[in-house]
Amino acid sequence: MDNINKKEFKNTFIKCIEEKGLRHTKQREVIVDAFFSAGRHITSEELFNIVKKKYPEIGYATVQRNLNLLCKCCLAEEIKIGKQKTRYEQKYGNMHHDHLVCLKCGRLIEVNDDKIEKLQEKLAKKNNFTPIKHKLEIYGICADCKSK
Amino acid sequence: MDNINKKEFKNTFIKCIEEKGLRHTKQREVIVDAFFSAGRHITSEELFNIVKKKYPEIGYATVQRNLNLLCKCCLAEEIKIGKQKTRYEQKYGNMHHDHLVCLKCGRLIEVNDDKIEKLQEKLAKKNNFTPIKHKLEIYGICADCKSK
DNA sequence: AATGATAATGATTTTTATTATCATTTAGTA
DNA sequence: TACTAAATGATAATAAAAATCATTATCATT
Ligand SMILES: [Mn+2]
Ligand SMILES: [Mn+2]
Ligand SMILES: [Zn+2]
Ligand SMILES: [Zn+2]
Repeated sequence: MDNINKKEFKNTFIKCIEEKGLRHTKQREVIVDAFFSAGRHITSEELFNIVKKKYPEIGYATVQRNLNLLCKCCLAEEIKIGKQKTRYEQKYGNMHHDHLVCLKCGRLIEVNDDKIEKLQEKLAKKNNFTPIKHKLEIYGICADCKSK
Repeated sequence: MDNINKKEFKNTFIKCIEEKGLRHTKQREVIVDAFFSAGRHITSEELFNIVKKKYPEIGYATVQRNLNLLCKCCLAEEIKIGKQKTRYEQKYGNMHHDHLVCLKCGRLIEVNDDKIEKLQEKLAKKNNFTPIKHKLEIYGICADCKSK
């Protein structure tokens, strides 16, 4: 079932690059594969190191560029926490969610709250503001770090 | 009445640097003054340009350093939106608030919603997470940009 | 299969924001 | 006044991400 999702993810990517008149390459294949399989919230550097194992000739720039492309295709999303390197989260088939950010261990905990989402809509409307997306991050100490 | 606030702001700063065993300088005086008087959400560069008028010999590094110091004193707070330069918001006497961020003109609209704040606390607690601070940004199109 | 237009790659450089360095000056005190 | 250490200002270093560019690869067309 994970493979079905992966196939869908890759198909969506292929459709997207075709729509843009871009080309299919071995590098893209390997990068998108690795990005889907890797955990959430990966940096370009981490992905580069993974991809290098399958494709040692790959350049960092290619990984970075294709992560940007995945973002344009709405299959990835940038996450910027403080001064850390940008992380990329895979989006396809994943519900929107917000993050609890542990200030001790850096962990990102994914959360969701419908009521908050609704109230945000309301808040925007009250200001005659058309919301497109949002970012909610709660910084603090996670359960694990507290019990240590 | 604005001057009273300014006096309070500056006194808080003076108290803070004395507690830290730091020194009072003409540069600090001018920078803190300008920072308080300037609008919200200023960049270090913008502040530098303002301060230069009163004190042409000032160095950029000094402005940057003192903004960082103001943050340590909890009199300023960094705001990072996308890839923009860090902006600094004055905090003393200002309620916590969140931001609506216009994707067209870049404007930051300050908003507040008690219900959302409460629900965030609840959400954190549900995850056994101790919240310390949070960031909520809603990106979209502001009223002005819509009417143009 | 060969061609040609152009997108993609990989190595490298550039950009840009922020922090660090360091010689010199200055503040605070004894 | 003199001493100690913080602060300053000019500059360099750092680091992440984007841009550049010569070369290679893709793909529609022949
Ligand atoms: Mn996530
Ligand atoms: Mn604000
Ligand atoms: Zn933690
Ligand atoms: Zn606007």
